[in-house]
Amino acid sequence: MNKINPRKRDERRRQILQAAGRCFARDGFRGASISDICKEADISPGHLYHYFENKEAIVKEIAEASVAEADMHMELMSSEVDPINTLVSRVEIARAQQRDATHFLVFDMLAEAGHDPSIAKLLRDSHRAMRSRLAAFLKKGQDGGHVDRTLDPDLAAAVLISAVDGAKSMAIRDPKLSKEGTSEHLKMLITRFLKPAYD
Amino acid sequence: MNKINPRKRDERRRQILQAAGRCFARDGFRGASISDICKEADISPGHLYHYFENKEAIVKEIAEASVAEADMHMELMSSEVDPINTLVSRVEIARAQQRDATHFLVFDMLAEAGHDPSIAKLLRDSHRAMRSRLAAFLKKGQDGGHVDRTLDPDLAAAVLISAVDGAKSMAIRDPKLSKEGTSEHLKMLITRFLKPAYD
Amino acid sequence: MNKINPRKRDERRRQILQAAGRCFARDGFRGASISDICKEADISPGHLYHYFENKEAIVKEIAEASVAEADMHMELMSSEVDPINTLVSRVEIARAQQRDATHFLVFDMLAEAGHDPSIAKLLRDSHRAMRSRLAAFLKKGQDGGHVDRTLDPDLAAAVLISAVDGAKSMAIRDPKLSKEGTSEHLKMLITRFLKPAYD
Amino acid sequence: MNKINPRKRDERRRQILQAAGRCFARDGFRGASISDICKEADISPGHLYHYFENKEAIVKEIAEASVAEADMHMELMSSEVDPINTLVSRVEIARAQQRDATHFLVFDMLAEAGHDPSIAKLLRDSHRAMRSRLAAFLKKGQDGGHVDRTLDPDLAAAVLISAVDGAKSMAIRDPKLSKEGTSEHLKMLITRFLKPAYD
DNA sequence: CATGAATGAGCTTTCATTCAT
DNA sequence: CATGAATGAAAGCTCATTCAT
Repeated sequence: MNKINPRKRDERRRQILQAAGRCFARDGFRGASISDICKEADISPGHLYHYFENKEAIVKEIAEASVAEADMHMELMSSEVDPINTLVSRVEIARAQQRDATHFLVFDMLAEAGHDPSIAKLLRDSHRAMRSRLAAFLKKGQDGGHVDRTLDPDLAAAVLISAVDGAKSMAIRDPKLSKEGTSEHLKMLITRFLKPAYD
Repeated sequence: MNKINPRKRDERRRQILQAAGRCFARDGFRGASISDICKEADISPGHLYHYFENKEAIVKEIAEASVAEADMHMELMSSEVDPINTLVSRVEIARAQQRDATHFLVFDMLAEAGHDPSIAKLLRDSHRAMRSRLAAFLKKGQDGGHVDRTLDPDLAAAVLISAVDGAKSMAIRDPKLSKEGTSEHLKMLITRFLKPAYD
Repeated sequence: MNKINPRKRDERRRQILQAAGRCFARDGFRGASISDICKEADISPGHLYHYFENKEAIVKEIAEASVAEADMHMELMSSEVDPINTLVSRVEIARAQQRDATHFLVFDMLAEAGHDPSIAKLLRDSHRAMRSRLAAFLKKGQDGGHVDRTLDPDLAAAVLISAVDGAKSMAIRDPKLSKEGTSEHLKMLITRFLKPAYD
Repeated sequence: MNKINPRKRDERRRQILQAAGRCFARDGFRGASISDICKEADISPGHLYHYFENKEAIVKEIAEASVAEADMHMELMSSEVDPINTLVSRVEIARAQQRDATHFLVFDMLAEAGHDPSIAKLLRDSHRAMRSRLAAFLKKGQDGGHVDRTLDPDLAAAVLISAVDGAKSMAIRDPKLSKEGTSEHLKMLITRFLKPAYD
């Protein structure tokens, strides 16, 4: 009696977020309506608002989950030794995954950040976190002699993250592009950028 | 009777497109309403529909203009000799411009391409055009000994274009990033990627 | 089986009604939601519907309680001798109380009566009851020589009740009005209205 | 060409306001929906929002018109000489009009003022204006010897306005009450309140 | 060529109410 | 007795688009 079951509640929230994720991936943050999400999550609009204050809150949680996942990938790297090979294999993994369209939400987020300060702040904060992790990792690589010492770790990190952003655009700009070929050249891009001048 | 002046008509169209461009840059393709565009262009909605069939047509023309501009930049390069320096200086110019927010429309377009096949096609076609131009340019560089011969021109072009896409994300992800620093590292990224192994 | 305790039931009902009264006083009959009342009464919506059939039933009970209270005040007077002083002191007491905003529910009720026949009937019935009590009281005063004999007791009662209604509007129309000053003039209004012509 | 016709626009606004007035009188400010108003005014919701920013704006204009009308009545009196007879005949006129239900909107407004500061302010400002006009008129009466000099003009004005508010409640509280009888007693109430002590 | 009146579908959100536990 | 999950109709409002002038 009087026992609130937060398990079920959290489970339902997750279901709704996943449904919303699919809708957003399909139609974008603006293009997906609450009504769409309700259908996808098999829930009534009235009930959806028991779980989320408004649409913005749903967008925010999806966006947060998306950047959290990216940050997690970065964190996993920290324990590795060789930055170049680690980074390169990471890129390979990421590109192989590309399973769900959620992957492309990043462009919705970058676009949205241009108009919505709260998304802009989210991206900014997450970028700084990821960048400092990656910069520390590169620094370690410089100390170990694997990474070119003339690079500024913070700026190199920023450029590397931007290259990963850009990599995602390739599959949109031309879906027919060979995934193996682009991955291989992407790895070269990273390797040549980071490796010490006279190896 | 009323001889229509096609000059004036085109002029008015251009004004509307520019106004729409400002609105889209500010609020996104979805966020900007026809009403907003009418106010910005100082025109009535009824009249606007004399010039454009619907909102989608405006979006499409803006997107076309945007990719046409990018393609034009690429074309300008073809006459140059040294691909690396040319590319690098191009990047520098582009980043220095970043004048209007129109610059960031690329993310709106990439996001939209994920949901709207007609935008997707536009990006695909333009990407192939730009890529083949750039590939030809790189090939010329390889023949001249300025560019690494182990690179596949087409794939290297795709990766370079993606890096340029990504570069635009930096200013969004962290507006405080030093523009000089990032440009410098971006140039290194490109230079090291392209230059022959034993220089 | 489960012997229901009607004491507790009534107690809970009373609590809910009090909570509803506070909500209605704050936000009006329409402005206060069932959800608001549930929060104020610390009860779940499902449970609330065990005690009351629907929102209208709650409104009705609150309204009934409100008119019952007014009627009770009137009843108390009947035992007094001098109508004028009794009425005047009653007004003074009432205006001094004005404690809770429940006081102003009368305007919500009058407004609602204009749209909802069941509230209209409630007010009508209560008005007639109060009026006949007050008329009888005035009649007694006329017989005792304290009240002007040319007044029709029923109509005079109606006018007096209306003046009391109106008195409540003063605090809304201008909260800065001196309560003492207005009370004093209100008392003059009543006294002069009722007292015999040549005193 | 390019000639905006503000006549028609104002005419349409007026039509909408009248329709809204009927809806509000029938169902109250909260009870009447935009959709109701649209049906009553034979207009689409989209178009209605060309004329009014939102529902609140419509409510506000209706309320303003209502208090403006009351104030106008007060203004008309100023030119008269004998306050008592003037007031009394005014009351008679007002009660005879009672034609449209708009008359009872005053209770919706008083109720709403309890929850909505903007309506509260409107009533406060209008009350002060009317009160000062009426007070000046009473003062003139005192100077002319027609009005009791022991009354404070401002407070007496407040009490008189409140009595008029209250008078409106009679028709709601009991529609069967004789209009002539109540008017007659109302006039006595006012007359006896105002007339000098030993006339 | 140009206006702005007019539409109606659809959006996000609220809310009285019911149901399963 | 008690909860809170769940519903669905309806609210206020927006917006791309069409129409009469």
